[in-house]
Amino acid sequence: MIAMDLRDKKKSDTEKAIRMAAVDLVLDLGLENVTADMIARKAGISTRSFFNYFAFKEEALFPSSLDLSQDAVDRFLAATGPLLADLTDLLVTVFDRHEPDRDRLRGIFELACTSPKLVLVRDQMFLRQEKQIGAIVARRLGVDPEDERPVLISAVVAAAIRVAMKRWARGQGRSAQTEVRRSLAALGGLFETSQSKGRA
Amino acid sequence: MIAMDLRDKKKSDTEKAIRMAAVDLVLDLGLENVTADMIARKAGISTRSFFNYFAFKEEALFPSSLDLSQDAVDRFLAATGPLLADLTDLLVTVFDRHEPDRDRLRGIFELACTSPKLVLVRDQMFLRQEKQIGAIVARRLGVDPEDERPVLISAVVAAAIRVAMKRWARGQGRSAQTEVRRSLAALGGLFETSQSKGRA
DNA sequence: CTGGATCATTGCACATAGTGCAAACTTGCA
DNA sequence: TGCAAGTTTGCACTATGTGCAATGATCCAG
Repeated sequence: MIAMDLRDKKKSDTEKAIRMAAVDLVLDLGLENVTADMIARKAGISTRSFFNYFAFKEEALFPSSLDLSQDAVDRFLAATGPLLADLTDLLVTVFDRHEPDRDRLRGIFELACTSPKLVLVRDQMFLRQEKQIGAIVARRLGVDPEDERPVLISAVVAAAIRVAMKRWARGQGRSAQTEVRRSLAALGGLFETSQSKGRA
Repeated sequence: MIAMDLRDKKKSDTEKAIRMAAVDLVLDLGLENVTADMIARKAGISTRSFFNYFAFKEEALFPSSLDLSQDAVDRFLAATGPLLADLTDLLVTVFDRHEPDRDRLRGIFELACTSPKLVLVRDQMFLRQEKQIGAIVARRLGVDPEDERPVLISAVVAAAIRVAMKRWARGQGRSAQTEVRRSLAALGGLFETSQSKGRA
């Protein structure tokens, strides 16, 4: 980990406390019936402080980002296989780290499928992730992060992950990792004609 | 057009008036300095009515959806070319319809690149569009709209459009249509290895 | 054209969201 | 120990957004 003041530790502790409180309350009572005030109380801080941590209450419900482990990133950057395959290996590691709160995470994603507001905030998280992925892909390709290719690749991959998570949330018990692998694998030949099967 | 009561007409008129007012004010004063109240006044309705039309003020800034013309949809469904190419032809027509407010649209998209809240609402619009596209692709493929392939295709295509619009908004004067064509064209061989050029 | 059904608009009251500011408190560091 | 830097909190305030009930406009059948 990076340098950790007592200050920094406290801060990250309360942040986690707020997230916990928020998720618990919302899963229990539904988004409409939970106020920023209640979350703050449950987390043991003032309402005002809540808004020092999060700009709006829904933000507390989703992980700040589904972080990639430095380890996995290094492996990806050094790998020489097909891009999509290596990328897949990188991305599934994300969910290994979140295994502890798997059920809570799933619960929130499930909720997010039903509430328009939550959809927005969920996608905000995917956007952050997209940016991360874009930066890493650019490094691997040895190009600028603003270039078209890494930007498009990360956008497409993030879209696929979003689809996978949606299936997972409403799903039939396949693991998040499996769903992500499925979606990403499908990206390869997505536009091949499998429609009119009788063609060359 | 569909059946148009005087009632319906009035409704759609005020909706347009609200949108106009909202965009004008925001482009002029910046999002922070515009209240729902001001928009309502400028549109000639009460604040309360504003919220009958839009759940939150930012929603008034973006077109309800970038609608596809029935005409273009029919052509797409009947077409037999490569899927991606036909889809591209379908999608660029969207921007022809919005040619009149091109500058206003561009202005809002540009703003959306800088404000986190607007990013969310913009993406909400893309989500609606994604759903539309998914439904149409499913029809062309003759499969269920919930199937993996149409869902993934529409997600990926919508992501590409989003990227294209971003480039357009900050861009060097290329038209929206051109940007969309570029991005969609790139989707084909996105994951081909162009990284180590010396390979088979 | 009249009367009632239907839907839109509005004002009012109210709960919550979210921000700016300044005072109190905690931690870091010399 | 004491000052610098950062954090938390209360307070006041504006804006967002919703429920409700009254009013007014549009539609349609007789």
